[in-house]
Amino acid sequence: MPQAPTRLSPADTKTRILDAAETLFVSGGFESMSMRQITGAATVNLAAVNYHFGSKDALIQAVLARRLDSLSEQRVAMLDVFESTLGDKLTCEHVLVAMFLPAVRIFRSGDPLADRYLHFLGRAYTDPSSVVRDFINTHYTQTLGRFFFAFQRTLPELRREDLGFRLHFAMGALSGILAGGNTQRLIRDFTQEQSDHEAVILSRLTTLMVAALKAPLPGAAEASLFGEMANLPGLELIGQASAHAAAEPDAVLS
Amino acid sequence: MPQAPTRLSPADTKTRILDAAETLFVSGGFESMSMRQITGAATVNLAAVNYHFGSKDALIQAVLARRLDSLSEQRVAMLDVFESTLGDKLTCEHVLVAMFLPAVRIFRSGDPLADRYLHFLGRAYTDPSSVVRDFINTHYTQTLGRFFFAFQRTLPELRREDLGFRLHFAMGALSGILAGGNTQRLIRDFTQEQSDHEAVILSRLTTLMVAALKAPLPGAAEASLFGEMANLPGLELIGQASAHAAAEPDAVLS
DNA sequence: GTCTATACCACGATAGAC
DNA sequence: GTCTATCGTGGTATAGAC
Repeated sequence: MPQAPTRLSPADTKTRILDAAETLFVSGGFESMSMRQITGAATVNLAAVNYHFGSKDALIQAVLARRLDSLSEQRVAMLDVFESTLGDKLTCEHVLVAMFLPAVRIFRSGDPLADRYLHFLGRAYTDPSSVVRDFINTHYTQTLGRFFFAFQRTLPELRREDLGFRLHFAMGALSGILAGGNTQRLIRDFTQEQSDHEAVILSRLTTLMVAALKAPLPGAAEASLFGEMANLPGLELIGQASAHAAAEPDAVLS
Repeated sequence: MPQAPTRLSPADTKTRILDAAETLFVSGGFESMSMRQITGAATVNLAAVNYHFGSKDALIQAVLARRLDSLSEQRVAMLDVFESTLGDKLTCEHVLVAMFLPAVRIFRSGDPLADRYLHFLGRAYTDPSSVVRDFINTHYTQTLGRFFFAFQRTLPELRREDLGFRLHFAMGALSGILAGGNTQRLIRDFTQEQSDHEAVILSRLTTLMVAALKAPLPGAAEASLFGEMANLPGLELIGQASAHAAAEPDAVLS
């Protein structure tokens, strides 16, 4: 708790840096945001980042922790409430809601930055930088474990490996959707749909996710259907027809 | 068609650069791969990239086009075969197979680089760099449009906007899963499952995706269920309990 | 046409003055 | 706590060798 700030409401240098870094991280990812952009937007000196955080890597970790730590806590707390209140009546819908609702709730608070917050989550879970990935992996193993066992309880008919895959699916789908300014705009062009509030999106998302998690395991019928499709006459030529690029030997890869 | 190469089998300087850039792109994303890394791995001069491609941006676009153009062609070609062969008997499973099979097929060719290829697709669809995103968006609008209308045909009960969202979901889920070295390792730790061949992963993926796409629209029952969960006693305190970070005003964001 | 050497400005990081 | 100067490395541009 610092006291006697140099000016009236400069909102704390550290916080200003965090905010500016978060904005730039959302729009371009970790590697493309520069210290000079950050410190410029925050109207602080270039060296301030290194003084307050130590390095650009440490800064992004602080940015991630500020949002994700509390989110992680809320997710686990919500799961705790569901489990202790409902006992054996816990369903996989509840577990999914515990995963998604803490993010959706930001909207109900009326925060105008809510859209950006979800976008931030998507970026955090998909950024290719090893700094970001390692942080996510090391800091949220516990949370993921809690949800894994909760899903296992509500979906006992799934084998461990199928459950693992479907949880991976759920996380990947969520990340991909949140991260995707990619397809979002494109799809809107086809549907001529005006931009949904993302809270609506997340509630629709839960429906799809439940359907996927509860899907029957692919039996013999589905497997053979898949095989039949793959062997439909006419398909075998497709690979060769445009193989000019795909068939390259790719020799030099170390 | 170049002739009389300077040396016997230097595999073409241009191709060597493309291969090296692709490898580095898969492991770290666009922004973190440096020209000096690329040219070093390809054993060419630093300036060769600028000579053959013009810039780092143009290089990554060439890398993307080399793989994605033929993939896009194969996807559309496969959809054409399904539509002309099956007519009205076309199902949404077929459309999904047309989307995924061209990627899965790489495995059947026995290419040892198949795993890396799928990883590459994931990176391409999730990389935060605006260069990569813009390329994906501008070059594959047509393909996406073809699949949109095919889905619309096989799922006539869905409204345009629901279909748009679900297609967005399908793309996002696929991207997130392919890109995710994130959760993949973590999940494996819980399941103690050995690394699956990614072809198996994609066949399992189709099952989940079909379930999600065919999911019944959230009716009044589901909506109220969702509402009930959100208002369970005990939940309303969760946001406040750890609001120290989440409730910040976030004033400086431009 | 193809490749090389080298010079250029922006980047992250750090030491030291204030 | 804050700022300036500086170092090594990033992408880029170009002049000249083959």
